[in-house]
Amino acid sequence: MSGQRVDAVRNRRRVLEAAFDEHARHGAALGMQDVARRAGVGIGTVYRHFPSRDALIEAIAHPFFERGLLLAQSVREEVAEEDRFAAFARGFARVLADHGVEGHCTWDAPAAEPVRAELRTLISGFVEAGKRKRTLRRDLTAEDAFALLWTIAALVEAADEPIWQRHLDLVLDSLRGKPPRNLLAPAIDRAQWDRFVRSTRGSWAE
Amino acid sequence: MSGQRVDAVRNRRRVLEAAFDEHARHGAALGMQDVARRAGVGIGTVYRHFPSRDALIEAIAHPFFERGLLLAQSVREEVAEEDRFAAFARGFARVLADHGVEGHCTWDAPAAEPVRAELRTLISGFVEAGKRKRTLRRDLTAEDAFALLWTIAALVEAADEPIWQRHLDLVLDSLRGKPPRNLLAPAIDRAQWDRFVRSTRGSWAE
Amino acid sequence: MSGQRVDAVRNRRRVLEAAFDEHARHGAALGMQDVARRAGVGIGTVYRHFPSRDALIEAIAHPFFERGLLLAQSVREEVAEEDRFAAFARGFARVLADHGVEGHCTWDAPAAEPVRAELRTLISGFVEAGKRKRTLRRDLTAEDAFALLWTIAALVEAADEPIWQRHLDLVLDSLRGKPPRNLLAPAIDRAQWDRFVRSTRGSWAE
Amino acid sequence: MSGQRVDAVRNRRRVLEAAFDEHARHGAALGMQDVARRAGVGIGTVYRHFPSRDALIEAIAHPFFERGLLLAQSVREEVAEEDRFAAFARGFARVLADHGVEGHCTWDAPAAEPVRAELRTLISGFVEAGKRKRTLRRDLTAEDAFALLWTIAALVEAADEPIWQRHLDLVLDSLRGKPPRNLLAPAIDRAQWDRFVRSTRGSWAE
DNA sequence: CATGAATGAGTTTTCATTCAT
DNA sequence: GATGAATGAAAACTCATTCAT
Repeated sequence: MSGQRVDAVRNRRRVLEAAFDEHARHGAALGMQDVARRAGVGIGTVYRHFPSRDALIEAIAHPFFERGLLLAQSVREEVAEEDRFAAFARGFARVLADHGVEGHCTWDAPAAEPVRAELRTLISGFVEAGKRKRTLRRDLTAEDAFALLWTIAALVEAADEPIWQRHLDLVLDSLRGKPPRNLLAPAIDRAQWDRFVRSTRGSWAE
Repeated sequence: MSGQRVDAVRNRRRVLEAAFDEHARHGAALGMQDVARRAGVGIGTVYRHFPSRDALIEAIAHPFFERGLLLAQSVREEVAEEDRFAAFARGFARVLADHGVEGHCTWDAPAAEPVRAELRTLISGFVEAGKRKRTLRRDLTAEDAFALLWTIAALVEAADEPIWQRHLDLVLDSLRGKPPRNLLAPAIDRAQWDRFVRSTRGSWAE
Repeated sequence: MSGQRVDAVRNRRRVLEAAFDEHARHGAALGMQDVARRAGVGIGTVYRHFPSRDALIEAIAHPFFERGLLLAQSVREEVAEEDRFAAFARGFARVLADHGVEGHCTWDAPAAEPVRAELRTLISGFVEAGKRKRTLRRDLTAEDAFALLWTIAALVEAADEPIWQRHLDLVLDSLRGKPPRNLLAPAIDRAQWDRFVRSTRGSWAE
Repeated sequence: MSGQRVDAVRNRRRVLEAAFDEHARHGAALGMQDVARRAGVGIGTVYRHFPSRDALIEAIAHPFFERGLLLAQSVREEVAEEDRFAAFARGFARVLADHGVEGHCTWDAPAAEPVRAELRTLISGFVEAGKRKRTLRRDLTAEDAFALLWTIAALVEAADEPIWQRHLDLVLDSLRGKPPRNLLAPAIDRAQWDRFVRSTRGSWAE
């Protein structure tokens, strides 16, 4: 009986990992059959653990929020007030990239409400701290920061790391409301950008 | 003979409008049957005017590029060098918003290559001019500008006008690389932002 | 009024010719739209002259019978009794090949009953004459001859001329019921045959 | 686990049988929906067992080749050299008739290449043996034999047994290149032939 | 619990036929 | 009479979901 439990738990994890991979590859259009195959289980097993496609996708999104929250907490613990927002933004992009998940789609998963509320509080704190320390423009609001994170998420999902790193550098530096500093990330050249544009084509011409 | 043409033209417009709406609602995954139903015509009529799903989507995307190009040209004619990039970015957002189209999806329609090439040249010119006139950070590259426009497009598609207007104001002002000026667009309040997050839910939980 | 008649008659012929070509190319699966396009008329015009697809195909088959009958009559007039059957069989194959028509399909067009009856009588006569003159086996019946013509039709439709010419030579010579004479048509080599088999593939794997 | 297999196997057979019937009735133009309906299963089940229309048709054709090969092999083992070709031709017609399949359509199924190659070798052997033993005209080539079998296949598909039996008798006897022997199969009478012609009508006027 | 066969509504696309102009 | 736009019933195929074993 508890032996079976062990199997069930292991299967659940397998399915979730497989769903994760498939989601990274095919986005929200992932196929249940494909998930089952990749997990090495029957499709019935997928449905036992996640009663519908949507439930599965929500489950995929969940750890993303956890890591986001963890990130925010560790930023609060370990980063000086003046750098918290930038640190979080960079870490957030990294989480998104590592997840390979359609971030701004899962960002709003219904089940994530509590986590999201806490995240919001933390991020608001980062913004306030930055403004106090004059490392963020004084007129920046928490909502401005959210919108910014949202656009960054969209870019991270779609583009390769050099592109979003550069964008992040540029935008974060600009938001200081002071004369530019040297940007660390190298500029994107024309070929890189073209490759990106071409790569997005698949999304609808498939 | 030309009498029926009138009907055909009207039907074509109906189909295109319906496709437009469906595209706004369901993105590139729009259904041909749905388009036909919304247009109030048989599915055969949809196929008469647009021989395939891709052709229809391309037709949706096309006017967007035309307007984008027109915009860029008129910006070059009528706006002072120092303000061209900002003017274009604002106009671009407006075009996107008016279209109600998944801009960063159709941005790369195969048929749009020539238009896109010309747009690129024009925008590059705006960036150079802005840098020369010191209304854009000196380290800003054309590719930085493209990435920025890309993220703006993503936001415009998804969010209501107050949100993207504010974001635009903030980012464009910040990119000057100088101390902040007063932003014209009002800050977004918490309720507005929450409404936005909630609204995006549909995109995948549908 | 009679001016229009002229137009109508010309259109009818055009449609029929187009239908003919299309039938040669695509067999009984010809498309009405294609016929109209090839004829250079609207599809409505096709339907004015032939009220349905089947009616059109029947109309295609008709001249085939006429030519078949003409052939049989001229064979009776101009060929010595002992050679009539062979002459007809060869001419029949030629008509079929020239028509490029699915002969054993149109062979039985409902409208062709009277023509077919007359043909039957003529062919029966050829068989009788051949047997009398000892150029056909004595036990050959009219029905045997029909069956033979049927199989020849099937081969002519499907295979290239060298193949059916050879087959015709071989079978007609054999039917004499006497020791073989030299066959005029060259033997088919392996490559030719393979090409034929490969070509038939399209019929169902299309 | 293996319990369901029983059902699956039964369903597979049902589908195959239904496909068989439909193929006999409508040829290679059989409809998947019709097959499903006749089999009493959902269309998904048809696709589970045969992933495409072509796969299904190939599955129909396959046993035909197996039986053809088996036949050729047993002919080689058990029939005297002088009679092998005739024996094979008769057996081949029987296989075709039993299958009720469009033989000269499936004859060239892509998957059957190896089987076909072996068949070709065997049949060539029969022809050579027949010529050596003077039971086949000396000028008969393997390709002649193939063409002959092809025409026989066409007739067997279309006509009733008495008709093709008689045709077979007649042609095989004639191919000996010697004076006729008594044919075993009875001659076809006019009524039988007319019935055949009428029956073929459906093929295109359907 | 796990399995995977079965289901059938839904997708895109084609094409014979009708009918308003 | 001629036109060709409109129609919608198929067709082949997919895939989320159910359920018997």
